Amino acid sequence: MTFSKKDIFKSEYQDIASLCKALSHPARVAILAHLSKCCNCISGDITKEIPLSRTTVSQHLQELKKVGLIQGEIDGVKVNYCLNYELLKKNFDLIKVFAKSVSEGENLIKCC
Amino acid sequence: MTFSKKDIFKSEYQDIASLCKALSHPARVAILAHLSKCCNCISGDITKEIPLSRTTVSQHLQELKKVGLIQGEIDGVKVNYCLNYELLKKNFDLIKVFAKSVSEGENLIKCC
DNA sequence: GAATTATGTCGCAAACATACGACATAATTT
DNA sequence: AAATTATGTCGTATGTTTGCGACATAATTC
Repeated sequence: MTFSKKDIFKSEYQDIASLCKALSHPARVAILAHLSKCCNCISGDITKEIPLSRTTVSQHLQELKKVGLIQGEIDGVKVNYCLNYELLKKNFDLIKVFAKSVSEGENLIKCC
Repeated sequence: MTFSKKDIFKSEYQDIASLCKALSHPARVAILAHLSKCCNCISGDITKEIPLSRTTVSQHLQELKKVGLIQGEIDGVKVNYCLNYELLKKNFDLIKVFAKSVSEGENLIKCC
């Protein structure tokens, strides 16, 4: 039972799943929304915005950073976080295409 | 430490997070993709398509059913699963709007 | 009505996520 | 150089997800 069978699926599906996992917690959605209003937010400001402990917010930030949706630039003691627009666009496009093909029943010719 | 602080966030963010959680496993993405090609798939056919045990596939199906993205219609011993197009569209639109506002920096006026 | 078929639920184990306090580090101010 | 400030990492507790075999149920076929 060598766990986590996620890698046996198409890489396209893995990519969609990865992005969605990053967005699967409201705190992370809130962080992205906040960064879309206020670029170059320092970590401390984000923490004030999100009603969770500093530690937990920091963890969520690392999670978003890990998948590349945000970037952190060190500025003295502070860290400026900002959105990675390129990656965000690329990923959201991936979902958009998937969403379109699934929700509009484009492929139904095959069996119905 | 009364766990899971998800409910303290805006319901909009919770909705996005819920949908994304449903899509956060490649098996579930694969199931939706399959159902978009083949409506009225019986459970057994889906199981054949997904390289996981019948039990696990069944669980993923229940997960998708729980958030309403798919529906199961009993037909004798068999169960026909199909996409819930209305809900899919509604949910994907939610993400599309969020994605647009985040990835296009529409709101940046506030601080930059 | 016994055997078969299709499906779902239960119970378990391993893994992963969430949440936070305590500690570590490194820049800045005093 | 001591105190303060900003941030990240570690350890830990608890909760959730993933994966599966075993069992339960209910329709169909023999």
